[in-house]
Amino acid sequence: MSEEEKLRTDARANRDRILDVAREALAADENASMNSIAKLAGVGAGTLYRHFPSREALALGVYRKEIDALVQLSGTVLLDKPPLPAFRLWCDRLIQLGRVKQGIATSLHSAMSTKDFDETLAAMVGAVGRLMQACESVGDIRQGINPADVLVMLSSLWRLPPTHEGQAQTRRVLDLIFRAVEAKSA
Amino acid sequence: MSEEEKLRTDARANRDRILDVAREALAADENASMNSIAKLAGVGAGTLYRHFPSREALALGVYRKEIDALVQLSGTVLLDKPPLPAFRLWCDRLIQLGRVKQGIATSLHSAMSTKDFDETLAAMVGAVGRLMQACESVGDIRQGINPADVLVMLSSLWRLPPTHEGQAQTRRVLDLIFRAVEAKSA
DNA sequence: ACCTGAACACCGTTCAAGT
DNA sequence: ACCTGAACACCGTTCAAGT
Repeated sequence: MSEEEKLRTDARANRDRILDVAREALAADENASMNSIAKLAGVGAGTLYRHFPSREALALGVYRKEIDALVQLSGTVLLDKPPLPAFRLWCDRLIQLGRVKQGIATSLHSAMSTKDFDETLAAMVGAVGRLMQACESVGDIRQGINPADVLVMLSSLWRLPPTHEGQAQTRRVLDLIFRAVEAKSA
Repeated sequence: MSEEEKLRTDARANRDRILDVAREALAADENASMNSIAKLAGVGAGTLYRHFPSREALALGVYRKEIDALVQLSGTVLLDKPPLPAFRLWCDRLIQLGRVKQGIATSLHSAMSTKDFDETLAAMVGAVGRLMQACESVGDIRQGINPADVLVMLSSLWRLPPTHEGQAQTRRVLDLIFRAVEAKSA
């Protein structure tokens, strides 16, 4: 918050507008060019790069709110449902988000493979960890499983096509993943 | 074989040279440009595109031999080892190949998401299926698991970095995957 | 302090002209 | 039948010049 307040009002407006058009542009075409996004936002290319020094930074900026919401959800689902169904529901939402915004997949993956280990990813791992902890406490999943490992397996799912078969496969693989972590065999 | 024989001798020589330099170039830099590969091969850009109409086609051409070898291996490992260790060894090899040649990952994924369902991928799924069948027949893994589903989970692994932690994570996730398919819990 | 937009060095891909 | 390589329409990124 303090960082964002420091921006001059015109800079702030530009930043917001860039984020708005980038959200649309990237949804329509996952690899819309940086130049085209700058043009759509009505700013010079340099301004785009000032705010978001790379394509990945831009994608992260765009989806930060969605990611934050997902992290929040990891707490609230636990109020409504037993841990395991809550975890499963959260995974469905994650996959849904990842599928729609393919950009996240790449960002998560490359963030995961660099050691700066972006705070966004850390929050995500934290969310998975919280859900797993809840499941562990009622004995639904085994102890000592690394949340980041589960996230890696989940990340393979949002590359599947949104076709009928793709969705069916997503469910099957998700079942397999849950079988890997569950305490008892079905 | 019949397809390859039809090529004029100079065309054939060009094709082979392109494949050779592309193998090196892509190993050194996974997104070496098409133009640079053509230049390295000493051919015009048009020639490169005649033989391999897309980057993906080129990657597939380069790694076809490795993939074929891996498919073959799915038969031979079963002669040396019990099914489950054979399967596990084969998975290690697959991950190793995928890690080194990141291009394959993309190819597999996008091939998987189009319905032309490339024969290379089909062969790969067939190899996984053969190994799983052998494991099923001795009761080591459950019946009715889709080999393509297992391949999807495996594909998440070759994006992990080749660092120490990356390799450790690979082992952990692979353990989880095997737990998902195994007949009995450890 | 921030923005613009021309400019640089590329990129994938095509296609007339050659042999 | 196959090849060449200039050309096209882009691309990401930078940086002088502006306000």
